[in-house]
Amino acid sequence: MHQPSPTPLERKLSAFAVLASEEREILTNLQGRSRPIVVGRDLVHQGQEKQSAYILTKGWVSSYKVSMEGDRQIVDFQVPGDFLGLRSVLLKTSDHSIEPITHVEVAEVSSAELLSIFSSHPRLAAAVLWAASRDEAMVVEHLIDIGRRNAAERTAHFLLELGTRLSLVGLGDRTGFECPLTQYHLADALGLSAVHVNRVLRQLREEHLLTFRRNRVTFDAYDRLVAFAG
Amino acid sequence: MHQPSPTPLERKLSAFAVLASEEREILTNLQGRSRPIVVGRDLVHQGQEKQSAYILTKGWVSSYKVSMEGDRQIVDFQVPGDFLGLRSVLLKTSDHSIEPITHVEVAEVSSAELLSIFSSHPRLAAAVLWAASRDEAMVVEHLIDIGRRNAAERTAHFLLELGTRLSLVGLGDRTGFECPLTQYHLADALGLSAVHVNRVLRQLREEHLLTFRRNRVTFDAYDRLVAFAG
DNA sequence: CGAACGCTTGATGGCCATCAATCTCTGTGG
DNA sequence: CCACAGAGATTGATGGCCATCAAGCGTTCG
Repeated sequence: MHQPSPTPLERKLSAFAVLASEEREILTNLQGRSRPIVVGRDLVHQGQEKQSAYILTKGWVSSYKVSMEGDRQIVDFQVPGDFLGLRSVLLKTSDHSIEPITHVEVAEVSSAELLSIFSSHPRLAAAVLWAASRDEAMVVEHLIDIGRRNAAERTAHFLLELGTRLSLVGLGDRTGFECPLTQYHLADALGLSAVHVNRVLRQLREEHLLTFRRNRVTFDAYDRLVAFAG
Repeated sequence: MHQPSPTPLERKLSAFAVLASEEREILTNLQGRSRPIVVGRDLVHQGQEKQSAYILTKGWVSSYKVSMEGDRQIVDFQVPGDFLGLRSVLLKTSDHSIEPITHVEVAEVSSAELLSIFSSHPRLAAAVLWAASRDEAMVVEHLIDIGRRNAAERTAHFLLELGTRLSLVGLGDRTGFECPLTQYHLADALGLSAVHVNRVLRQLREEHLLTFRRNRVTFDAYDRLVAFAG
């Protein structure tokens, strides 16, 4: 029995259902064809219809929309183990752009392939859809962040949620996580200016709640931080 | 051939796919058992798991979450033809509360029933899921409203989207729609204070863009309004 | 070494929250 | 029929949060 270390996707789905070894094997095969992506080129453009979904195996990307005035709202970040364009494939609608943040590797899954697996392995389908639904629920949390929290709470809450997500795939814990985002990314996600994000991060750092620095988010006091963010 | 006037749900799904008469009949039967709901009582509470979904046949409800500090963020409004708790049924997660805004009538659809119809009539399933996905996409638009538009644009854009949705089910057009919302509802949806919503509505009225008054939203100049909202 | 990018900090001002008061409208009961 | 209560709408005054403009610093990379 060789038991290679689980991929992020396998770790994530394991949180929803115990997977049979055959199911794990299917997942491993899907991700075997992982290939690098040219940084800076959009995978999926606004409104475009795609025949494939992608499993993100390495790196981070952002999903965003651009308004007329040119400013950008980041709807969500995707991290290893997340699907890209799953809804586009299943429902033939794609409504936002995707841009790599780091060097990225993805495994392409054709629409036909995905549907075939879904019908032959319904338990796997349920786990995938459950995970996808959980990610969509995070968009709702994000909405509440922006609508009803001030800048500091919003920032703290957002980074905590991100940490929770990364923990699910083994890329973070209660002490923090590696984070390739710039303060500009955070600003575009939180609906703030980059200048103000900087001030808020300083405040959080001076209150020993969290430290956002050079590719790393450190939770200086996890419990107090949770209390602060709500 | 009797051809009763189509229900909101039938009108909405017809926008996505041509339905066979057998499929229309299934929809009609589902909604036949419509019953009134006691106003003021929540249908689904935060975190609760339900075994049923509901089709909203009459009236409006809101989906919202309440923060620690007690203020409320309305995530979305549901109007006739919309499903309530569809995701809860399919995925066993329910993440927000639902509250009636007007007198409401719903048809209950059990989880088993829904799944049975989905497997026997895949085209119908596709139409339902497509419509549901479209509604989820509106949450993303809503996120951008709150994150990147000022109060006036935000309000205008939101009411325009609502008008578009209602037109789909025959309850509105380019001149406007009947609207039971109070300014407090709008404030909770837009992440603004009720006082400021009032000022913004006055501004929009004085610029002859739209009029929000006593149960009716009137688009005074649809094209200019679209240009204004983006 | 220069340019680009990201981070940091100060000064100014505007958008919108908050507090407060008044007004209208509706429904209710004496 | 009128008094009253309550919800919703409206308007003014004040202030705070955060955007914007501007300048300077550190690091990376061609």
